[in-house]
Amino acid sequence: MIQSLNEHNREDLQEALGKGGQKLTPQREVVFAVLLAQRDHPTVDEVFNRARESMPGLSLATVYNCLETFVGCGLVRQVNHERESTRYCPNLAPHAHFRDKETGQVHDIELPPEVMKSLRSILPPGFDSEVIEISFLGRTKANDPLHSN
Amino acid sequence: MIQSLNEHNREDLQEALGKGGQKLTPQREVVFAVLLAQRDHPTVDEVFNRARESMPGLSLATVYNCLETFVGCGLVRQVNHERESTRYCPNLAPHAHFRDKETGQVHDIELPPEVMKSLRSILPPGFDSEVIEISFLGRTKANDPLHSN
DNA sequence: TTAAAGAGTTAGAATGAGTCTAAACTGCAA
DNA sequence: TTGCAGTTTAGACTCATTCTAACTCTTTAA
Ligand SMILES: [Mn+2]
Ligand SMILES: [Mn+2]
Ligand SMILES: [Zn+2]
Ligand SMILES: [Zn+2]
Repeated sequence: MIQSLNEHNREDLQEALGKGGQKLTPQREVVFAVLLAQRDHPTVDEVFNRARESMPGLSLATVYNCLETFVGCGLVRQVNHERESTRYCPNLAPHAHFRDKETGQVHDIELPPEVMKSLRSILPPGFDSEVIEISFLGRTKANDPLHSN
Repeated sequence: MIQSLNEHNREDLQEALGKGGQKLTPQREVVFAVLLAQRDHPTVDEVFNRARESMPGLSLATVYNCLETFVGCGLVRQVNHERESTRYCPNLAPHAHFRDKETGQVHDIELPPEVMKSLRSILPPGFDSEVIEISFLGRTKANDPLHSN
């Protein structure tokens, strides 16, 4: 599937890059389009292989560079499970990750503000947290269409 | 500091190893003693260097092997933060990890059952989770003696 | 119109945590 | 004794990620 961004997403990307002092480039557009097109938490290699379909000369190093830039600009989150390859997620809403033990698929789990609050409340005085990472490991029985994309 | 286990801990270790079909060895005793002596979530290299003080011939490969065995027997948990070296934790109570951005230190955060429950409740139907990992990233102001060991 | 500067891209080398391999060692049992 | 199964060991290997240095592209300055 050839990737390209609609005007809206391209503007969003350009604005976020600009705020971080970075430029919009064709490579960054393609890589970002790949992330938006299939939100299955791809690894760098998966992003690379998908992006190459629309931009054959693209290099793996550039994919690493682009993804790092996006993370720096707050456009994308890194997702780590144990020591596996880092995966990338363009969902900016607060959410946890569920990793299916059998398929390896990663699903987004919405995080209601009340749960965030109860989590923050377990920190003893003096502990100030900016980032909370929550990851589940288990099995999915049904194929919930909302969470299986 | 030379590491050794008291009779009670040695029995616990032997029993857990036995249930997993594994034997108690001098190397496993030393490595386990290192984990119990200083519960600061050491990396493999840190465990290796501490353990070598009481057992100079010990090899790094054996430390990897011992720790893997302990994890398999449920005696120890692996703790990962982003792509840093894996750390090891002998605290078997349900707890989260707080990583100090500045010092790199990792602290245990108690996880009340009610919070565990609220976390499990955010899973959509069909999602069955065995393991939940929670990690905070931030700063510690005070040196809470309960959490700074 | 050219030249210099700066940002981004690229291929390939380097890094390093973790894993694998094969030989040596240990404790126990036939 | 001897054999065997599990364990330990040094060192080779893997592979995701980072680094390096050359190259390209765009913008700015002369
Ligand atoms: Mn928008
Ligand atoms: Mn006990
Ligand atoms: Zn996600
Ligand atoms: Zn811990």
